[in-house]
Amino acid sequence: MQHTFDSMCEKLHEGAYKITPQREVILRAFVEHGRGHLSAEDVYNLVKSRNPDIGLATVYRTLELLAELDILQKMDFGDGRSRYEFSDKEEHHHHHLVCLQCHRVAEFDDDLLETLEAVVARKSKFKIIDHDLKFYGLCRDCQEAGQRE
Amino acid sequence: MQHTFDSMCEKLHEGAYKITPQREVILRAFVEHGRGHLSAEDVYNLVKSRNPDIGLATVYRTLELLAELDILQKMDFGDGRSRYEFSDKEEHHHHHLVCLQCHRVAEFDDDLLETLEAVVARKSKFKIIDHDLKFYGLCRDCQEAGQRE
DNA sequence: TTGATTGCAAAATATTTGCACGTCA
DNA sequence: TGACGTGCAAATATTTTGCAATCAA
Repeated sequence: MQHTFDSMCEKLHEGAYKITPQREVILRAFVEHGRGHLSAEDVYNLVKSRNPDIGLATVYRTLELLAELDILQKMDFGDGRSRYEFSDKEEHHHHHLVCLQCHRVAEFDDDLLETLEAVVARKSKFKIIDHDLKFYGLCRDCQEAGQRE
Repeated sequence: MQHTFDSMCEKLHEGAYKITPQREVILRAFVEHGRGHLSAEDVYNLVKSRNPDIGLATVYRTLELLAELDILQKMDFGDGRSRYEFSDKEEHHHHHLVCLQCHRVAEFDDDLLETLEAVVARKSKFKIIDHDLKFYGLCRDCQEAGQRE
């Protein structure tokens, strides 16, 4: 399922939530930044150009709402702030490659983890609902930069 | 490599760090709580009985130091506070099963991820240094509690 | 002795909340 | 119109930092 602006507005309607200019402009920020892993502050700065009076609290509240509606997914890269990207619930999962040097986040698609999840579920008696896999290391640019020194 | 109290003190010595009563008592808290995933506050509370005058800032500074020395590993379960456990650097990795209901954290040992890591490294050109895998779901107790309702 | 370490209080950071006002449906 | 949503400021929560006093080596 793709996240179009219209489909997201529909989800808001279904939940009996109002469509306000603030919510619109935040949704647009994600549409336009496709695969960005945006923090609340990032979103706030992006939307201020279109809506200078928006409050940071509104951004937080909207992000929380969108995460509840499964439009966005809240994630944590260990840098002390939450980040959001379009939720992948119905598609297959992708994972994150976090560069320890430049802190950029790349993505990686994978299916192998499904197998592992089944093994873990069987051995642990856990009912697994979601998983989160992150690789930390050096991206290609930072590896090359390191070699040049 | 096991984390004994003495081996940890040695690591402090090697780094020219002093062995203070505060550091000792924090190390002991981890030795005695083996596989606990302790937050700074947890450690602070554990340690206050033996050393009532210890400051929370000292706990934070000590945890940071021990993580730098690879005695502890800092981790994040998405509940807004960092947690620490003995570092596993030289052994094989274990992963975490986080219960979404009771928030308890169980562990799971695995080797399958080594394969996946190699695949990711090859495809992404990332030099992978570490990984972090968490499963979220319902532990056995919470599943049973859910069925009873 | 002396530089590292500590406790305290204040600051910094990220996020949440109370409330009066504004607005979407 | 009226409940929902917003902006602001204040409150929380976690972690960090400045500094004078203290302590381990």
